[in-house]
Amino acid sequence: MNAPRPRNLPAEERRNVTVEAVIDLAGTMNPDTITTAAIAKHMNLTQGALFRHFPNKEAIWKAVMSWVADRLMTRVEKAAAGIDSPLEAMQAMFMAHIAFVAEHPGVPRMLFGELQAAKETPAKRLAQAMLTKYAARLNALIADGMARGELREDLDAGAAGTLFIGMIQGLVMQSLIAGDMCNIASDAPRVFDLYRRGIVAGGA
Amino acid sequence: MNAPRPRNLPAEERRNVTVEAVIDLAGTMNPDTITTAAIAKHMNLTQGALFRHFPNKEAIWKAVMSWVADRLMTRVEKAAAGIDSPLEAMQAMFMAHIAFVAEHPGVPRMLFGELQAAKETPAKRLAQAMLTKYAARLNALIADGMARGELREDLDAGAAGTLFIGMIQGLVMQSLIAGDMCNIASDAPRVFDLYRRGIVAGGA
DNA sequence: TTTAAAGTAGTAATCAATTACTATCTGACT
DNA sequence: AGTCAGATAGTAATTGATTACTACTTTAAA
Repeated sequence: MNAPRPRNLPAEERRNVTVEAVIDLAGTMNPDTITTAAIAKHMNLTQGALFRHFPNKEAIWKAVMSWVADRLMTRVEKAAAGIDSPLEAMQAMFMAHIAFVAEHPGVPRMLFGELQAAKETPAKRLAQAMLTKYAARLNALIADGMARGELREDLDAGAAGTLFIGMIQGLVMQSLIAGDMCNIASDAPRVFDLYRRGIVAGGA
Repeated sequence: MNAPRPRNLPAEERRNVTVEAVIDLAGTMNPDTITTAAIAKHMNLTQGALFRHFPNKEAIWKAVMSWVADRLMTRVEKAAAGIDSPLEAMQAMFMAHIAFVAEHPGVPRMLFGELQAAKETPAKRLAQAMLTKYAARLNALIADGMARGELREDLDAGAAGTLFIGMIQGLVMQSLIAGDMCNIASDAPRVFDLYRRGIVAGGA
């Protein structure tokens, strides 16, 4: 039934497994407190063996953030692709983001943690770059929506972007208080409805 | 000119100074990476001396979270007190919260950090208790606003509460990306305007 | 049999916490 | 007023545990 799971993995696959282990662990603890020993234990490896595949811990975090930026942006952009209406595209983007977070609860924690790190690490730069790209994508949609008259012409694009990110953070916060990610998927559309009312054109 | 500043402080004042030092440090680094050595250094004290006033590090965090819960709730409730309109009260609450965060950038980081801690610490319980109280206060205002017809009668109160917290988190996130807290106060009212549109009764 | 991948067993640095000791403040008694 | 005894608050050095990281040896798969 189970795969045979060889003890020795090829280097690249071992690196992938390491990244997944970190993301997994970040779902149950503060990312900054994850030790190399904990990572190794979680993937049934000795601690020292990790350093055969990564030069140092910083490189592990760099790989993790790279994975996050890649996967999250791909998912989000794929969800919005092909949707004509900017507003519908924003909703699809939002729901895809929430689904990703529900699958990987550690991701928003890692992003928040990296952003507030004191030192300028490669991982922090990756996180900043991703969020900058994300914000640009969002602003383009908002500008398009305003141009088309779908969104209010007097809409504050900057505030709309901040609140979009805030929706996600608010839902994450809520799930942290609740202690699980169960409700996040069902709460998300209800929060977006509120958001939509704040940005769409036309009263009523 | 300067106060003489006695080297030896009375125990209670020393504990207060310690709490302030931690909140200060949390503004420039990940709260979970703050060491007792860093705390002591920041307040011109030797590391061991801290343990003359606190039994252990956990007790320091408990004192810090207690300070946060006290001050934040007091500020927020005082701001909303005496305002008849629930919607106006919510705005006052929000602006007071943002002002507090601008003064103490470490506070939202500590709250977020405590909530995602793996272990059930006294500090984590204090954070959860504060947010529960906060949510209750918010829900009461929302219910009142709906009853008075100030807010939409079909408003989703839960979603409105989540988005309220999300506004704050979104602004904090934005300030983390920007690298400073400078813009948070001026961005806040613009975000609240968006929020208001999502919850008020009547179209147009 | 070859070799990439893992285990074993360390290192120095840093962590929270404790120790033995010293400095400083305070109030009671001459 | 002066002073000195007890209490309080501090320093400096050190603890064992834990951290990221490394040197050397063993194993397993092709």
